[in-house]
Amino acid sequence: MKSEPDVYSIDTLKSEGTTHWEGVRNYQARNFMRDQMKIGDKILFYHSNAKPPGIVGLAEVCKEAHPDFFAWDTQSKYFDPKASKENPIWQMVDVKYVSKFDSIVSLDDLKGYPEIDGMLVTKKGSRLSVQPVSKEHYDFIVSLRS
DNA sequence: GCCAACGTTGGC
DNA sequence: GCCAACGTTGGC
Repeated sequence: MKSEPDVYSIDTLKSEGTTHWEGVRNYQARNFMRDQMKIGDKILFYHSNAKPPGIVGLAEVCKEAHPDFFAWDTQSKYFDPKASKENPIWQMVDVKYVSKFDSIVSLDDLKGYPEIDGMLVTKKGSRLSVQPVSKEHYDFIVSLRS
């Protein structure tokens, strides 16, 4: 899962413990949260628009997809006039802090490992803010920092 | 259903 | 700040 650290960083999650993952406004990313993410599933926490961008720690799903109520909050930056309580359109999962890496696994690093060749986040134009990660790729990245 | 215009993401 | 790579919108 990608987050801009200026908006929501791994440190914020560490201090808060859990959070709603609101604001996903892309159908593919929503479907992935809704259809795939189960309680206990591990998450690679990625800082986008960061210097450098990369994976900074781990989280896990602590609540499965439920309506993203920020979508019908007119005061929210994630407000969507098409959404309502009756027709939420958007969903979010809740995530729980697991750990912060001692050092970032930067995007540049990621591109250099043949073990994770083809991982979505390393591909050009891969803009999805929620992306599936294979167990093999996940395990490899965790092994780099433990 | 096509596609041009526009908006967003996110690395660089 | 630039711009490639999408995704969305809306006229036709």
